[in-house]
Amino acid sequence: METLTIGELSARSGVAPSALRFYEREGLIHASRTSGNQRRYDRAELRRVSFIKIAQQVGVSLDEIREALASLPENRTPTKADWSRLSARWRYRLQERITVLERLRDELSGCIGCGCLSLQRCKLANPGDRLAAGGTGPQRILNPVLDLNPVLDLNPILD
Amino acid sequence: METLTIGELSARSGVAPSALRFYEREGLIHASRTSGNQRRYDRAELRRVSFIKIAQQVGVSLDEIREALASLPENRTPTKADWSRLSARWRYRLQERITVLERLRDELSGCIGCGCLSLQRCKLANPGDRLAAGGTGPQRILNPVLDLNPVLDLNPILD
DNA sequence: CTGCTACTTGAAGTTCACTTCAACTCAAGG
DNA sequence: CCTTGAGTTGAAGTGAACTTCAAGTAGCAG
Repeated sequence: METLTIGELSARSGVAPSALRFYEREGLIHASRTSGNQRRYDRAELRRVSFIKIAQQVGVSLDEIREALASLPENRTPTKADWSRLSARWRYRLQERITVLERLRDELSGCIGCGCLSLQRCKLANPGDRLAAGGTGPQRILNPVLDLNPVLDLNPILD
Repeated sequence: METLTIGELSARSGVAPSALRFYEREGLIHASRTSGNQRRYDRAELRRVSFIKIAQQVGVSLDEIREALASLPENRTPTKADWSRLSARWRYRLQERITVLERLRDELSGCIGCGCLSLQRCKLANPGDRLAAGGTGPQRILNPVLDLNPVLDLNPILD
């Protein structure tokens, strides 16, 4: 069992065969073919699929994942060092995402007592109405993460 | 300015008018109408929109958000206590999500050194091949969060 | 060789969360 | 009153990430 069929790769990775074919069309993974045109996956592909799944957990689009995978060497099977490099980058992204959610959690916690959902206002006992005061524009406390999440404006004028 | 036009609500919430109309069709927010059939939003709707945005940041589907909002009283404007209750629930969900991501981060960190992406194996120096040994089935270290994320199997057989 | 399961393809369908469009009406300042 | 920007509708379109389908072929156990 040097190589895996699509069914085997699917079973091991937990990714549906249809999704694996889709990933191949999208250039995320690769397969060789038997004389009868069936796909055979090198065991190294399993690692690529793992990587894709981890990235998706973090909330990264397939486009971005493809880009990341493109930084792997094409002429040879990626080494552990190669994966190590990518993983490290991933960890950083993951930490960013966690930090944003923690901030949101903490702000929300501070607001639970009053239920206002106007986080800035509640937390800072913000005097006056900054938006109505014009000038600085909407206060956005969260920055986009991984270009995925729409910026969240947590300072609407309430009450 | 007792009520807001759709443009005003859009500006204050950062949500496009088309999205606000969509949310109304979907039963997430409500609006009254002028004699000329234009929407007028009660200021309380701003809080609903804030809630929707926060929930989306956490990664919750509109279906689930609608369900959460449905637990608000329909016959009266929600009080701060009502929002406080929902926020608390949200904070819990958020914490769950954070915990999952932290676990993923930590496992990934432990794996960066070797680049194997086979987290279970790497971390536990798992003797033998549990999947090939049959029996226990794939090891899934992450549970689904909010029914959103496909379960991530981080124990494919690598090497 | 038979039979069976797994595999192949391209095209079309699905879900989510919206956006865009066309054709029209409203509201408010000058 | 007139103009102009903001608002109205239903229907159709978008993009991401797949899944489903139909009709056919491969691979392998017996």
